[in-house]
Amino acid sequence: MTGYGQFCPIAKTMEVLDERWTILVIRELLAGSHHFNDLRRGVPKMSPTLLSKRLRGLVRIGLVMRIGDGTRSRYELTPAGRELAPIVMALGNWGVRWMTQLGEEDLDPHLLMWDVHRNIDLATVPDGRTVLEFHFSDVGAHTSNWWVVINGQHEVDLCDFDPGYEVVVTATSTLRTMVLIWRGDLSWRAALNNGSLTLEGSSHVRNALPHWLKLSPFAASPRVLPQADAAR
Amino acid sequence: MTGYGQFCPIAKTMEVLDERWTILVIRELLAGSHHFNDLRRGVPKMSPTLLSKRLRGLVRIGLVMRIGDGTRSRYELTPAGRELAPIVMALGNWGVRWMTQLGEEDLDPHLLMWDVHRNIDLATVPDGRTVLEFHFSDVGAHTSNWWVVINGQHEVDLCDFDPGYEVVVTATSTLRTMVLIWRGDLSWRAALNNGSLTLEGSSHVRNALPHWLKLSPFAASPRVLPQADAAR
DNA sequence: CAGTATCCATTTCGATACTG
DNA sequence: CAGTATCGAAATGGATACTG
Repeated sequence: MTGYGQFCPIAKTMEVLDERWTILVIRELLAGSHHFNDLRRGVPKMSPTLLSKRLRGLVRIGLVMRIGDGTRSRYELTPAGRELAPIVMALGNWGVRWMTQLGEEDLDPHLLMWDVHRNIDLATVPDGRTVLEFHFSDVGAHTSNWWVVINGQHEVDLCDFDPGYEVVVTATSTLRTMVLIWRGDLSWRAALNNGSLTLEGSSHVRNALPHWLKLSPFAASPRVLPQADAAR
Repeated sequence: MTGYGQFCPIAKTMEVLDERWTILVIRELLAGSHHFNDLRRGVPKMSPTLLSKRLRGLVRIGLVMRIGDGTRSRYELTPAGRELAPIVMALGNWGVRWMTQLGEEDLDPHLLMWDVHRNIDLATVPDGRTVLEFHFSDVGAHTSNWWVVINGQHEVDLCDFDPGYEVVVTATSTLRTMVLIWRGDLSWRAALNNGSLTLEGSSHVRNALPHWLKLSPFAASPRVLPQADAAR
């Protein structure tokens, strides 16, 4: 049996939403991913078979529309799907308060950099090309160096190889430290003060960087403890 | 692997909440059930083994406290668990709007009557003993007749056998009709008007009954269509 | 009352490779 | 790019009976 056998609206909702990965796929659609391989980058540990299956299920029950778009296809939330936005946000706000233990296996550098690169505040970055470098001191060679290439006011690319352009600032930290900063568990200031993060670049750029990166949507949401600059 | 391998707060939350039955157990705790067998009545199709396992899991991650209470034990939500209340309500409000298809297997008379009996508005029921009878015209003999015995201002019992007291009102309908009324999908008025519900009793009591039964917490929440008195 | 024990059918999912 | 095919390991959980 797959359902709960209850007429309760909460039960009927969870029949749909408690399937593994489903909420994360909806999160990605809410975040603005519309194509299969974009969605995959937001759920990198989900197999393409399963993503495909979940998308078909969501279409069947009316939360997602699949739109043929030339040779590609495009996925859009329906009104029913879009009405999940406040619930998904509430789940994140709750998680940031109560599910604070991050195992090593949760620290995925690909996901972190994917998130960072799509949340550059283009309005505050200078015109022309700006290249940021991130170095994680504690992970394997092929995931330890990243470059974020910001072109003018509109385009941001992510590279895991040196694109060869001049770098204006290099941030060096453990992967965990940068994850904590991204999540809003640790402030830029505290990380710089205790030495867990170092920035190389002109003082102007070092001061500007925290404005260029917008951090997680939940970074500013209220925590249980007033203002712990939690390290772990 | 049981987690998602993501530091995203939504993912960390769903690692906990997307396990089958978990949200329904939390719903029951929020609804005021605190003992094992009370919880079971709210999730009648869950095996006791699994309920026990889920409760242990919820205790382990800090959403529930188990309190030895003499020979019994008592389950209470922690502050973290209680903060799920608005999310659980939002899931129900969403479900009532978008997950409106009820299969025959969702129409559980035990759950319906359990819900009805614990939502009697004691403030509006007269003093002394008041007995209500429900008859479902389309279900097997052992689940078709129910008596709700209200004693004074404080106690409500549910019987699936005739307790022998004088009945002040008998409601007769299909099981589906009463479920729809309970959910707020169909109004008392519309059900009476179209004959899908009949009430036997004095006109005073027939008029009072809709005030005695409080209906689902989601009965009054906004629907997608302005005011359809949906029948199916 | 408040669970536990056992057992097995079913489902689920991850890994990997492949296709139009 | 956008998926599908296949397969086997693992987990899930439903049914039933039993216990202090």
